[in-house]
Amino acid sequence: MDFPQRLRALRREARLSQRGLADQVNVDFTYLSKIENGRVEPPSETVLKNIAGVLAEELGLDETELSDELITLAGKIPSDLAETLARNPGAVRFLRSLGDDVRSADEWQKLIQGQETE
Amino acid sequence: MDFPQRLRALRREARLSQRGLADQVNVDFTYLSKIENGRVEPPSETVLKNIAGVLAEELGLDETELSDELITLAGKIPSDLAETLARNPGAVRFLRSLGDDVRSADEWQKLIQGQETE
DNA sequence: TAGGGTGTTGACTATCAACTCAACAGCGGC
DNA sequence: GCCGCTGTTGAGTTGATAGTCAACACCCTA
Repeated sequence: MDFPQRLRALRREARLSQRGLADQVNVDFTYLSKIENGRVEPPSETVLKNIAGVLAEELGLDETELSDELITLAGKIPSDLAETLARNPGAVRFLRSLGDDVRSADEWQKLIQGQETE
Repeated sequence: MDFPQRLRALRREARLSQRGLADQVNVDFTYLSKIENGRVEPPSETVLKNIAGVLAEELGLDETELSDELITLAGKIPSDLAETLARNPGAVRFLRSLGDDVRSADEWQKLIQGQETE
């Protein structure tokens, strides 16, 4: 599922019109339309976070998780994570050591566990 | 050491004038001057990579490492890593699980090792 | 058949990042 | 004292990003 599709699906699930959502997010509703139709790039992180905020509330989801999902779907990196990375040169080396194969959720989960028990 | 200082230090170590480096990197030398004086933001990743290429060659350093160092010092994320992240939702969760404390090189090294033995 | 609510589109705009260009100033020889 | 090399600065350019605004079309229903 790409970003436009996912956004539209979530918005409909929340039973919001484009105008309804756009108003709460402080953008023009025609902009949402273009986004959902892939006519323009996904919006800025600010707008993405606002959207995640409204939709998470409306759907009873975790805001951070939804925000992360939308932001990465949009092909961006949450800016707070980006900062963490920039301040952790080791993290960059670590990520490089992984190669660019896509890992399964399970594999990542293991890494997280390994991390936590330390 | 911040980005402007580091760049100037490296350039001098390589015994290059601003014009000398700028020429090889295809930017105007006055731009380098502004960068080294912090008058403007660090340059684009493209330019950063070119700079790293020239300086690594000149100084006998590993190009990828120098590139990563400069890019992160510049407060950015190497775009290939960014893509890897965007394609690995799990990686984002993993990074979040780390919190934003800065880890030592050692700790990261352990993680890398743990990873490799799997 | 009119009117509110829905979504789509094209044209336009404002802001910003990433630079270039012209000008000038200091310093070391020779 | 001027020439060649160094670096600094202010003003301007260019292309991309992130939107807005006006107009229109499709329902549904009263």
